[in-house]
Amino acid sequence: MKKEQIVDVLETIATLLELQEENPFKIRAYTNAARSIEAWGGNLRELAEENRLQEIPGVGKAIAGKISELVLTGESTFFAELRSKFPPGILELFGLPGLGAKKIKALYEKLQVGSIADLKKACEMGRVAELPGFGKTTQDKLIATISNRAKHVGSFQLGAVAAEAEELLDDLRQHPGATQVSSAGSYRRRKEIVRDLDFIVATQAPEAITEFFVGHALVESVSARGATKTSVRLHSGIQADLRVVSTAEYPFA
DNA sequence: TAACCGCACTGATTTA
DNA sequence: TAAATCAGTG
DNA sequence: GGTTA
Ligand SMILES: [Mg+2]
Ligand SMILES: [Mg+2]
Repeated sequence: MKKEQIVDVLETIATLLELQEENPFKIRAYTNAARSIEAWGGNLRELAEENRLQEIPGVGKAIAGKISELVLTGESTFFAELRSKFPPGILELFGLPGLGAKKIKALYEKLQVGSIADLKKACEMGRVAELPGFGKTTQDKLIATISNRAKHVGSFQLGAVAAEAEELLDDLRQHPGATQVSSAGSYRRRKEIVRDLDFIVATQAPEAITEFFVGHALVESVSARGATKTSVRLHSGIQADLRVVSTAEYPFA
C-alpha cells in the first residue's frame, strides 16, 4: 500500500474513533501520525521492512504495527474490524457543514442514518428535527445542502484531473499511429470546472489508436466504443472522450 | 511511570 | 431570554 | 496513542 493510502487509512481510523467517542488524545495521535507521514519524504516500505517506522515523529509502537500491516499486506485487522462497525457511507456525512461526530452518531444510532442518501430521506420525513440537538432549521439546511451537492456530482476541478489528462495526451503522442493529438472542449479551454475530458487524434490507423486508448493504464472502464468516438471512465472518476479522425479532416475537427 | 498533549473564541442553533 | 451544545476558525 | 522528563 502506498503512502497516500496509508495516510487515508489513518485519517479514517481517527474519524471512526471519534464516532466511538474514543479518548480525544488517541484520536489526535492518529491524525498527527497521518500528517507526519504525509510530510515524510522517505520510502515507507523500506522503513517497515527494517522495523524503523517509529523513527517518524508521531509514530510509535502501535501505529507502526498497523502501518507495517498495511504496507505489506494491504490490510489492517484493527482497521477492518473498526470499519465493520459502521456503514461505509457514514463517512460522507462528515463532509456536510454542521455535522460532526456527535451529531452523526445520534443520526446513526437513533435513525439508522448511514449515508447522505439515508439522511436525505430522514430529513424529508421530518424525523431529523425530532432528535434532541436538532431542530427544523438544521433539518432544512441539511436538505438544502444535499440538493445543492447533487448539482455538482460529476464536476471536477481542473487541477484534480489535469495530471491524468496530460499523461493521456503525452502517451497518445508517443503512439506511432498518431499524427496529431490535442485536447478539446472545456479542458482545452482551461475551464476551472470540467465534466469530462475530450481528446482528438488524427491517424491513419484509428483502430490501433482506439485500442491503445481503451487499454491505457488510467482507464477504469469503457462505456462506449465506436469507429470514431470512444468513451471511457478514468480512475479519478471523470469521463474521457476520444474522437479519432483522418489526418485530412483533423484541421476541421 | 506518569503527566501532558492548544485552546479561546465566535456564531448558530437548540433547549431550559 | 439565558444557558448549553456543537461546529468551525485561527 | 505518542512523547517527554
Ligand atoms: Mg516516532
Ligand atoms: Mg468537455
